Amino acid sequence: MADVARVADVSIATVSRALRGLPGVSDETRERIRRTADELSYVVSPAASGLSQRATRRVAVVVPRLDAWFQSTVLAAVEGTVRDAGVDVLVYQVDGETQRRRFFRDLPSRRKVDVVVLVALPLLAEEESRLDLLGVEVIVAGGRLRDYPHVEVDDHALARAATQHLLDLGHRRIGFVRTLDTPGAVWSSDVRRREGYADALAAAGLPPSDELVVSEPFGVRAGADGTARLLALPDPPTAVLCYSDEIAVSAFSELTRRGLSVPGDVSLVGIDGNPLAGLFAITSLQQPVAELGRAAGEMAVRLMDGEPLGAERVEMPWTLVDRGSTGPPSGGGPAVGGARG
Amino acid sequence: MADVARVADVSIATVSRALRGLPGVSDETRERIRRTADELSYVVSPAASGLSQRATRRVAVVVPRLDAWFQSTVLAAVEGTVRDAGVDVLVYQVDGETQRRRFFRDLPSRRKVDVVVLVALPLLAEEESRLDLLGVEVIVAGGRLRDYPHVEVDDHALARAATQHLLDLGHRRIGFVRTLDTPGAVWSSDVRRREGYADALAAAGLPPSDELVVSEPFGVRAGADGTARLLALPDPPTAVLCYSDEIAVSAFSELTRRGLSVPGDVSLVGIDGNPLAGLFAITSLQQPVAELGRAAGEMAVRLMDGEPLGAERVEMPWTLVDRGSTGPPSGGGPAVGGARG
DNA sequence: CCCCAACTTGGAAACGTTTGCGTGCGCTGC
DNA sequence: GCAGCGCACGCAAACGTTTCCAAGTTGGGG
Repeated sequence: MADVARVADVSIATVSRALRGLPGVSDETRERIRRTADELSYVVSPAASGLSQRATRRVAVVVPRLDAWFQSTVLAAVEGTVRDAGVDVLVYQVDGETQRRRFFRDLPSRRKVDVVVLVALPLLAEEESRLDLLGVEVIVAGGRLRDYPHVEVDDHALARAATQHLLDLGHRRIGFVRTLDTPGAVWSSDVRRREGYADALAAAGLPPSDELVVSEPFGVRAGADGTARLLALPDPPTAVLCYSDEIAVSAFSELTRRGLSVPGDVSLVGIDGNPLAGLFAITSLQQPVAELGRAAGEMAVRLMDGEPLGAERVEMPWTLVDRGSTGPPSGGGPAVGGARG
Repeated sequence: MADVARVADVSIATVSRALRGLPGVSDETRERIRRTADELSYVVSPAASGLSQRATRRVAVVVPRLDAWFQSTVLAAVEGTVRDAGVDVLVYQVDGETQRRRFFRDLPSRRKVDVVVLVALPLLAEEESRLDLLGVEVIVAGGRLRDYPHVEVDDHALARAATQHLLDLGHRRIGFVRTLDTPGAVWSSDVRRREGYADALAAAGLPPSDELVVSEPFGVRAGADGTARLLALPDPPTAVLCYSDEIAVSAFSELTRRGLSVPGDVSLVGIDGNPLAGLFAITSLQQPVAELGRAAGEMAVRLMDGEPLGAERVEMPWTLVDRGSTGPPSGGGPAVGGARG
């Protein structure tokens, strides 16, 4: 910057003002400075600038896994959105005991970012409270957490609608497949989807049944293995609701591998809006994931611009996309006449 | 830091030395400083530190899309690796004309990172040369580019082996499905896999056939649409080689949707090592993607530690994993007797 | 007992910005 | 023609580290 000042024959202060579009610089001078900066291909040092302004123009996106569709899609959307505002994105992958312990011990994002965006991150109770020590703003995407501003869908209503859809078709034994993280760690979407599922069953007068809810370690086989466990039950379900579309696709592969027809033998429903589910014609409860990420990114930018968000809650719409992976239960009666709620 | 110095009753300089483990501080003093820093939950300001040391302890990972398995897997591995060295990861998604134009105009990572890792990023010729202006070290993952140090598999040999596998089974019409990016933009893996495919065919005495190589826009439907185009040919292929496992899975969905059997009617081979291919029993040429990302991360750390890498080239091994999605051509003869090379 | 080496510590100048404050200038309005 | 005002610009003090250099202390060897 000193170079630019010298060449343009002005003071450093003027260069700073000119390049940042602040008032107090004549158009002529500003233009000249712009040109010289360009010729010298000068860019401000974010370190020095940040030191002065005590702001980083950076956000952290914290996810348990990057190789999960929901998280990478949200990350992509956040990145694209904040990039427009000249904000950079730092990623933190916090998976498993070791990494999460380290993350919450060191709080590595302290002093490095202005805003932290938490995406689908299951948390222990004590970890939740440590978030306050981060010393930065927190935004939650795809869930809710304490009083932090968030953007999500109504996971409870969504899961309930999915379950109801199956109930309406006449299903009475409906399985639920989810993945599990560190024992004890909790993420709101997971809890609320399970509750929505359970509430729909209860409203239909069906007793809760633990054996119908299976949890598998995260991975591409989660849906397949979970489905296998459900099918091994003495009285296996006639329909399966999956926590995510990825799980549903995996479940689908297991069903067809066994020669079972979907929805002839087993009905299948996924959640998320993952286009992969479309490939295999799996009925899915869709949430606008990219828009959700974009909204989170916009909130982050507003926060960095000094706008207080308070406990802003954004709720996105969801829709049931029927692709034909659901039908009446195989051995059961016709679709009509199912006990409705 | 001034606070810590005051409380611990030492100078700022000593605090700096103590916390960074530099020699010249007595054990007793160091321990006292460590404790006070801890009590005050003090962390150094990366901005100030970076300003002084003219290093950022950050790497940028540049990818065309975050929601592609290969890229997110590499990103995850890089992140995990450099995190251990206290290095942060900045992501840049550079997809489409607009974003890439902006990226190469502003070179937003200048002064923000010490190392840039390019992952599967198709580049125009003039963009390649602009990379020098970044002013930071460049590492290439999953491909090669100019003289930059890189880590990759031998894409040519891999694709050739895949094609040879199909030739050995007796196939003579073998399609290739890939995705395309900005016209004119080139990524080495794409080029080299196509060459490996073409060379295997040529070595088997088969004439090149443009119609057998189809390009689709990136997306979950790429494989399905590409396969549909291949099947619509007057003389459709009996086997399809896909640039990635994601494409192969998509192709698989299209084949089964049409009631075609794999490998009964059409043989299918993917590339990458995406576990999703395993779900659908798709034969795949696997590369150790996570290890590849880890290696790239380690190279980045070494670079930041001042170790010159030169034009270091790391080549990872690949393997053919036969999951049964390949077999002799439907109307064709037995598997044996195929012209070998 | 003195000198010197080794070690611990502190002072202060960078690093490259931003920004409050002050100065000089030309212009307007009377 | 003059007081006063606004504008364009420069000076210099932060911001929070790192690091070179010097100073002080301690202990050991001659």
